[in-house]
Amino acid sequence: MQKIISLHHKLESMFSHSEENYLKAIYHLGITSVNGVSTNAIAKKLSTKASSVTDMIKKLAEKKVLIYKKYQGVSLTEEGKKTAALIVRKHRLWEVFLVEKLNFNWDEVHDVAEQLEHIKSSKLINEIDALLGFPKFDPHGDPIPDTNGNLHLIEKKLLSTLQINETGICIGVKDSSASFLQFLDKQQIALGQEVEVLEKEDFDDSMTIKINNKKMTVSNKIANNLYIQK
Amino acid sequence: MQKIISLHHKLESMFSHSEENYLKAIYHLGITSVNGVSTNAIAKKLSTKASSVTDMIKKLAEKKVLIYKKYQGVSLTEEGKKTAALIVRKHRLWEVFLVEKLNFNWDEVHDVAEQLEHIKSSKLINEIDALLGFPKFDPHGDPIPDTNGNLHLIEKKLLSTLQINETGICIGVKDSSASFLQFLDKQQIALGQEVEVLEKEDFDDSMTIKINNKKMTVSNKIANNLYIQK
DNA sequence: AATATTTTTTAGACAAGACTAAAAATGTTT
DNA sequence: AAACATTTTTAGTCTTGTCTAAAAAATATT
Ligand SMILES: [Mn+2]
Ligand SMILES: [Mn+2]
Ligand SMILES: [Mn+2]
Ligand SMILES: [Mn+2]
Repeated sequence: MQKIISLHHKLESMFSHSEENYLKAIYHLGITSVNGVSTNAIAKKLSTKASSVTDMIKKLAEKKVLIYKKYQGVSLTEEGKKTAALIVRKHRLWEVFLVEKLNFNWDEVHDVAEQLEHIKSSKLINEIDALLGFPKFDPHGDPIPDTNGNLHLIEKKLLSTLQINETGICIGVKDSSASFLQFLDKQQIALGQEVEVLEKEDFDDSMTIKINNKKMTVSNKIANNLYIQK
Repeated sequence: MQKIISLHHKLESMFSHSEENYLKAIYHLGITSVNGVSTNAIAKKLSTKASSVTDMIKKLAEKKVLIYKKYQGVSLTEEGKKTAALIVRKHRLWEVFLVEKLNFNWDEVHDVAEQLEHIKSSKLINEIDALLGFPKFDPHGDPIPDTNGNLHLIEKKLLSTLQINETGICIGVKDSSASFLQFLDKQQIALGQEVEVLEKEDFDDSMTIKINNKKMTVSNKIANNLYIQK
């Protein structure tokens, strides 16, 4: 009986709200870097202090979700990666739900999803998934991990890396801050639209593109935050 | 600027998860009792200790959501009542959502709703409300407070109080534990069905009723947990 | 009215998660 | 290699929410 109870509790993830936020942050930071994730990087991402991070990663290391050697940064174990991916799955599915079913704009969903991602119920998230027709991408073009935490990355490059005359489809944003998304709305740029590079300016790295059948010039900062599929 | 920020924070309720649970418990307990709600009653409802309750109600009294005099129990202020009612509103709307949109059975919704009721976003809950067509009752027949926290109580009595030959509609459950709800499912008793009292047994207060066009005998414990509208 | 019982509050402790300040380790220049 | 700068860890403190044990107040019983 003892065994069964502890097993049951293991199924629905036994991590606190705060622990989940750390796992998710380390997961996101770990995708890009090949080495361990540094204490400072985690602190910055979570807007907390490095000393708080040290405390927490010690605790998470004891729980076997990450590997920690003093002064060496951390990396998630397989269990840690899966746990984090399932939180990301929930975050992104909730974002789709908010946009598709509840009339949220794509710049309004993140903060609410930050809360909803911590709700513990596998039936809940799987039913949301089904209600939405098992979407593969969230409103910002980010891929949604499956029930096992696996996620198939798609080939994509930043608009800023395209050459003159290259074309592609706008499939995601790198920066999904409300201000950037609102800027895109104002310019009537949306995911799914075709893009063609017409000119590139060496001086400030701005580009002239054709998108949504309109010609426009975008700064390097913009081009650096739009993902294009070739 | 300072003013605006603090005003904004006031809009989306500045209570912790734990404070919200206390407010809701006191709200539920306060509906029945005309006097203040006792420390022990709160402790029992929240499965915590009386000393913890004393600590928390002092804090909530300072926040002006309840009135507390030592040894006299507590009662919610108007602000406290509204705050609590809006949490109850969220709980019940989420329950409807889970049943109507996500294929949850009425015995599966409570624990998930206990989590979802703490999500802070007025747009979220109002959109859920709209998606559901502004329901007035949750899956257990409990009324859903409106956006101002007002709730119109409906005339209802327990099945156990009906006399022989009286009829009515089954509109709610008093005990909404999973085991009771599962029992009702097994007996094919559901809300909305017509009930007629055929016999009452003095010895054990059991009743024979006609419900869903079937004759059946129910114990007093059952009859004491089913609400009937005349 | 005195005594016993129950309820409530106080006092002191603890765990989680955060912070500051200072020490230690690592990395970078000279 | 030594000095300087940065990163990370440690030590100690704080807040929130909980607990146990003991004291105080309110109720109930004799
Ligand atoms: Mn997001
Ligand atoms: Mn997203
Ligand atoms: Mn419920
Ligand atoms: Mn209910």
